[in-house]
Amino acid sequence: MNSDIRVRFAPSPTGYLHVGGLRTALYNYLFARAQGGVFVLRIEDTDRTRLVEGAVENLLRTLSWAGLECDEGPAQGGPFGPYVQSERLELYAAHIQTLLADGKAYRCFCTTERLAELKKAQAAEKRPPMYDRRCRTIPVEEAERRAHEGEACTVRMKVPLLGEVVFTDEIRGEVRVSASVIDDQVLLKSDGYPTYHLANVVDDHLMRISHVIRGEEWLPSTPKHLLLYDFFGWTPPRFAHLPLLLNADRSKLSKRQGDVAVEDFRAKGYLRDALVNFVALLGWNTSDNREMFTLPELVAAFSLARVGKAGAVFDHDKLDWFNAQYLRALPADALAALCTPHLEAAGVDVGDRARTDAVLAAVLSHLTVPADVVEAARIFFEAMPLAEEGEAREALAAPGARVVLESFARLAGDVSPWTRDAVKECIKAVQKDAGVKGKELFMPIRAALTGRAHGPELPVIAELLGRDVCLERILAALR
RNA sequence: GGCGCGUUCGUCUAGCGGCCAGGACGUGGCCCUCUCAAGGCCGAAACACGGGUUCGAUUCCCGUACGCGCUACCA
Repeated sequence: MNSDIRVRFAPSPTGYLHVGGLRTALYNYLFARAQGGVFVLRIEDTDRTRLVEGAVENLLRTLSWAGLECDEGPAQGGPFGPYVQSERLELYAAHIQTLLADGKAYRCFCTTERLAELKKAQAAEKRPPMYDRRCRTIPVEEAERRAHEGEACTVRMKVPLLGEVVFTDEIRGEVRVSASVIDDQVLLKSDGYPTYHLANVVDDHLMRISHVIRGEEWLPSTPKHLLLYDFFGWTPPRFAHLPLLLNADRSKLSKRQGDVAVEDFRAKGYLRDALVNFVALLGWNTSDNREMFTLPELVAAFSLARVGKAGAVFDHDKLDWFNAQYLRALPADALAALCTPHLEAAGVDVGDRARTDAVLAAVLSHLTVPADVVEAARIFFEAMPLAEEGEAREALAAPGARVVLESFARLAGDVSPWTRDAVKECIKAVQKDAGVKGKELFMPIRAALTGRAHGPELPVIAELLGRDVCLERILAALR
């Protein structure tokens, strides 16, 4: 165990886990495990206007479902807790005092209204929207007096007017930003809560985070964070900014363009191994064409060096393919555990476990998610209306259909036991008897038995249905 | 508008100066086959553009274009 390596996943509790968040969490987890380091979960709930009831619990549950167990976090605690930012307010306040005392930050009394006007004016003049630093020159004594008298204020960082911030991103290499374009960012809001910028720096330092692995949307604010580390006299962690996950139109992956919540995929029946495997490959690969990985295999193979730079479109088709692959690799009992609830919900009696397993095996290649089993397996549990599919109706209306069915009904009586092989033989006998083969032979029987023109192999269907049901449906079709 | 990041098949990607530019999803065809699905085989499909550097650029450098992100008392 290399406890010097410490990473964190720091989501804000919005109510659900975004798949982009899942990937960020996954890479952090993989990096930590691969390095023998520590994976920390920290809740960033400093925006009290966006509190969502039960969000943290849901986040914990979803992360755990995905198999991403953390070493330190709100559930299990740890040596650097608490791990929820709203419980760390005194810490931020103390650090703000330090900054204020050192002249690295200043109180700002500008109202939201003035700020809005300023922004509007700047936009009208096509000037970059930055705080004009009006309060930066207020004498400290005056500022303190006004604050103590109860005047609402925020605290802003005093960004150097000159110079440049340069750092090396683990994924992108050297990034340089001129200090002149860095805003005097608010660090402490007027409600006493810190902004992300302050809280994340203070916490990452206090929690001894060695590598900050986060989404690329944070790249532009990293210089501010670096400045803060400098203000505090701290050694900053290393940064790795992950490429974004994209919608099909290449904009940042968002709701309104399909599911983005891990919970949604879970609810739809996507297997966690399939989702994790798929998401892991969005921005990372092993250069050897391999793409099937279990979580432990990902840990063994992962390295930050092989994370790409460009955004990756979330391709639902490929996710479906992964899920189908994982579904087919499942042992029979696991498959049954996943599928039978859907069958039961659809009113199917799954009491005969052996038969249910056989049905599942017969339709497995038609499934993308477990819920598909209901539609795929209906023919085994209920008589389908013969007119449902035009193709099936045509097969029954074909010239030789009647002869085939009558022959089948007659010969089926001699079949014993009623197994798929025996049925196969029986169909051969019908072929001879009725004098038709191929499509003309199979389709009428298939249509009569299932009401459909498509499905698993006919002998398999017949075996699963049992002789009585088969005869029943054949007779019904003849009427 | 400013700043930053990015750019190989439709999509995910391999490639780290010399390759017929490889794989996967999707897609087209064929095979298997009573049908569909699965599976197997085959195919179409990409280096954004322009300059350099070099004997030689997908690869290195610089521009341009395009895309995306950020630009809140949200994270």
